[in-house]
Amino acid sequence: MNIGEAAALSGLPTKTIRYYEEAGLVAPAARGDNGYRRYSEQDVHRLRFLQRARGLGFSIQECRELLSLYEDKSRASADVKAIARQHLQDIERKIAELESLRDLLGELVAKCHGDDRPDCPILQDLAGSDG
Amino acid sequence: MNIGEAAALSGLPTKTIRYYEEAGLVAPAARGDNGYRRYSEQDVHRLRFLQRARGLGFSIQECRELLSLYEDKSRASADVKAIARQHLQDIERKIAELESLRDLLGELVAKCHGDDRPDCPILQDLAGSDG
DNA sequence: CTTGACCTTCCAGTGACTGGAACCCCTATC
DNA sequence: GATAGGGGTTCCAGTCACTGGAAGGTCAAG
Repeated sequence: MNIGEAAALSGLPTKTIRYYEEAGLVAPAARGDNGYRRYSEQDVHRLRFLQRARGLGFSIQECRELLSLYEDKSRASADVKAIARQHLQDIERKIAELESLRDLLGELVAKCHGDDRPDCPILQDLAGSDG
Repeated sequence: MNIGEAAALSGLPTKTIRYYEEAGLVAPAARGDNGYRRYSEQDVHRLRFLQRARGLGFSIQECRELLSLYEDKSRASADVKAIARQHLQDIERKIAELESLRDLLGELVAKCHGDDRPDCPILQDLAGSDG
């Protein structure tokens, strides 16, 4: 099949598929006589794998590792788990950061009366409590 | 003062200050005879404002708006509040996304026994529950 | 006079695409 | 045979907010 069909089946835009090839995330696709990329079911399977892994927020580098573990039939599940757990930690750290941001900003928003007068605790805070 | 001192006082790297100038976020700094940028307390004040706003996760565009409101002494606090509230919503949406990711990934990690055997629920899920 | 810290500009790279231009291929229709 | 359309191809530029580095000018101290 051509790239368009592979895109439809994998849920990835054609641009992204070419980018993944360019980035060495998937092997260069076979080419037909017309120079078009040709994809097998196997290829689509790999692309869908990537689509899901990216959807779970794994970076390209992590995807590379996961994919290589995926293709390695003698892998140890511990290796996969290590990557996933690391990623999980990253997510949790990010959540914590955002939550503290949310709390800070939430307080400021609550304190701001939000009318047509110019005095505003949000700006005051940003200015360092003197503007 | 020169850019290095402004950087130290504002908490922004010199590179970033130049970038902000280039991006039109702050007006081009005055120059001394030697071509060096010269900064006033006022300038540093603005840079610190940006440093804090960025620290709160406001985008450059949002910072631009906040800064212009900050400099506008007849602003309405409602305008500031609107930006902050929008940003707060973005943060909350992001948190929700990350939390659902965390839950999904957390389940997978919990299900993976993580030893030296190759069978792994994480990879199975990524492959679409058949690999 | 040299060292070293500081400043300048410009260019390239980051991550993960995305959009667009310019062009080729294939089929169908007039 | 011309044309229209919907594929596909490559390459280049842009996104966001910086960051690193090269090549060079400036300044104060020893």
